[in-house]
Amino acid sequence: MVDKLGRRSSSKGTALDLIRSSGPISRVELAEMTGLTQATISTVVRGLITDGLISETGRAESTGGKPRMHLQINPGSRLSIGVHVGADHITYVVTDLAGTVIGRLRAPGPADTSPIEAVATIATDVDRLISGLDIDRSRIVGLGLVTPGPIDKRSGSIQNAPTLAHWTDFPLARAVGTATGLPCVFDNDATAAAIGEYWMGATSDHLTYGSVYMGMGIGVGIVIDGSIYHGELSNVGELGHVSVDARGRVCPCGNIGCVELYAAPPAVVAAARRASAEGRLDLAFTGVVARDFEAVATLAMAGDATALELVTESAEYLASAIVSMVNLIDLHLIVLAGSAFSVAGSLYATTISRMLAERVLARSISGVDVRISVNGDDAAALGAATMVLQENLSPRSLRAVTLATAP
Amino acid sequence: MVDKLGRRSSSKGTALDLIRSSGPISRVELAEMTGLTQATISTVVRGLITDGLISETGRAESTGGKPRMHLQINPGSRLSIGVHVGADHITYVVTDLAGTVIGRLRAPGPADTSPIEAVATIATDVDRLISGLDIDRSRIVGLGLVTPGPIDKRSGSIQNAPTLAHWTDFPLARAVGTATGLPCVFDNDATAAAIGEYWMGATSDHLTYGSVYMGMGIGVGIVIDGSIYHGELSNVGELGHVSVDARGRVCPCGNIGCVELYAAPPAVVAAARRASAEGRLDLAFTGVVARDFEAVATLAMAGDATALELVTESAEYLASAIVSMVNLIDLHLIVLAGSAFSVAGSLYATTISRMLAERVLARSISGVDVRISVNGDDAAALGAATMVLQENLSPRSLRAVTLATAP
DNA sequence: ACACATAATAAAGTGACCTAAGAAAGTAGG
DNA sequence: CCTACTTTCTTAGGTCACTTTATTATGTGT
Repeated sequence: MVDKLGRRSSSKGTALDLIRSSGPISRVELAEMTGLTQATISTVVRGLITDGLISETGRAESTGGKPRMHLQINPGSRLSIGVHVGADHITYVVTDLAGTVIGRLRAPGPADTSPIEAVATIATDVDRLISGLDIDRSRIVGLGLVTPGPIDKRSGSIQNAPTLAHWTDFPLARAVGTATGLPCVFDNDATAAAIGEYWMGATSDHLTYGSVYMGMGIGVGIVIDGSIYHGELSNVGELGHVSVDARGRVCPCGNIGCVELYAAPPAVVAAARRASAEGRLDLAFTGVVARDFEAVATLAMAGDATALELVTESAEYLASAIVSMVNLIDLHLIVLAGSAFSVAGSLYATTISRMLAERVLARSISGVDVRISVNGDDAAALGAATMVLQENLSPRSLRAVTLATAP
Repeated sequence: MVDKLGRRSSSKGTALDLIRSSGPISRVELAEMTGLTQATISTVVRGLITDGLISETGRAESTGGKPRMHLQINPGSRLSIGVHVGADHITYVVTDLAGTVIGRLRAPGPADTSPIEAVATIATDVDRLISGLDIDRSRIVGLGLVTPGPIDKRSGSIQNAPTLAHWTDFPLARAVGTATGLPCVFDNDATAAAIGEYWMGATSDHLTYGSVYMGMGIGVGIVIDGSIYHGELSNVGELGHVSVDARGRVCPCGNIGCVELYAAPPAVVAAARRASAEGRLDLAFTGVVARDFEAVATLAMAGDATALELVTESAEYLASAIVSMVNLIDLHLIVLAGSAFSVAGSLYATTISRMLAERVLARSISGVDVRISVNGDDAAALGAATMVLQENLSPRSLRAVTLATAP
């Protein structure tokens, strides 16, 4: 199963992955795509059928011989719960194997509550969600928990996240796991969103991509050769703390000119306030950054010149950081996810796409695609849920697909 | 040997890697370090001995039972040639399995010669080097060829490198392979330098690190989990084109504020010329950037205030880009390689180290080590040579580098 | 000399793959 | 309908890199 050099048997997961993402598919096609022989696929598929994960659902047209049997996923056979603890909301989703949202719940964010209280709330919310859906608990594979900011995966705790500073070092993953009685997978929101995109099949044309996640801060989940990249100590993806001005503003993180200070919602809202004070923008501020940012974005989408300017400036700074990232690690697909893109995502996508086309070093070899997340506002929660499925059903698949293209 | 999921039998390579890097070592220790059983190690080691790659070289002290046999590499059993086509020199090295330089040759750079002429020159130079050393050609595993700038690994060609613009699209790797009659591995200098560090054992405490290479431009070789990261299309590591000022100088690459424009030798020399014009620096410029940069660096090391200021500014800009990179991909070791660090490397290392300690987001969890390459000025050429050894003898330990083989 | 410890090899088993050959299920021509 | 052919899927046996469990070699301490 797992050899000592860390490789892991994966053909079952790989096959499941392909069946899920490539709809009804035959054994022959699976063999072609994985590079495995039909004989091997045959036994792998039999295993998946006995596990109840897939079934045969009909036959294809004959091409002169025995027709192929179509294989399809049994979406309801396994379920997963995703929990995104964001700055202003906690979002819960229940998804099936196909990534379809079976249930959803959005509760107020934890704000200043202690992590212990928050864990209790999460547990009761999850319980309510499950019982409200009348689901057999045994079908639930596990719970994915994602939070913004730097985390320590080993201890399952948050580390100095600006919005949840007082949760630092609290063993969140373990606590949620015991409180809910479900196996708990823990990661940061940007990484989860990246996995979510993959699971939904939105990135099937790229094995390497970045999923930029902008909530209050800015992060990026990096998928390399079909594997989530976690870095040496899981502190990967702090795109918000890439500097766009070595002589610029001082960031609380210690660095100078962090793009977060120029492009993230708090920066945009601050700039909007200044514009408002100068009489260039007509907006009633609520004091809640997320809502005010949404208002600015809405105005920009409606064509307000000043709001448009503010959003474009944010997008351009963000794009500058993304260009640096692309030059550094050679990505050709950027997915935009997170609440900050829910209103003016298209504006961001256009600006970022344009700047990538003009500025990326390798643009002559291949351009960079920019897409908005297929998972909308729930990208992180949905990613959390799919993360669990990934972990349990396709442990290695976010890599094995490589083979298809191998010579 | 190679299963269809792209995994490759590697225990032999892994074992060789450990024997090479961890000096005389016993089978028992190998078993502990690899996680394989003693039985497996026993057979793997037998294979390496029959291949002539290693031998038993004595026994350890007994700890109450049968003493362990020491295993050691046979350095001379295999040789490799590394060729670095730089801006001002072509550097050739011949190394053995231990990474010891057996032969070395430095020839003038290709300047404006056509790639066809250059290939001919390289072939005769290699021939001269080999015959001068009286080496059995059959022991030569292959030739590693590295160049600055963006390359296309698939075609084995350079792509728009500033110093070798007219070589774009010429199938260099194939040409050198046929001209020399040696299997040819092709990559960029920064990546090669990173592999060189690994092979020399200088990074044995980190599985993930970056090797910053500064010649005329700035690149970085990224090793992730012990594997060289090549990116989706092998355009990874363009650290020089990370922006440090989104509103800054316009780079020929299309991007704005590229760190290369602030920190690389041409920028330092330009700044030195301005300082000289203002009478703040006493230096006779030769017009050759590499030599003038060396002069400035020498003055800085000697304590000249203005030169020190220039070098420090370069280091600070470079550090800013490195901080961004570290925040993005979570590295905890940075190696500095390339000719630009040969004089004032320690100055750069100090400045970069300081800024990383102050500015990296995850600094509370673990700091970032900064080291100067153990391979000095020949880091790229030496890396090229070790790349070949890596490819042929330890395919998996730094995951495979695609090959451009001669017929 | 003895018991005991440790190292290295041998032997047999396992899992994931392979190749090769057959069984099953269709089409096309007589 | 029968036969020939094609294509899909399964079965059977083999290989490879491991494993676990013994066995043999080579020491130390009493």
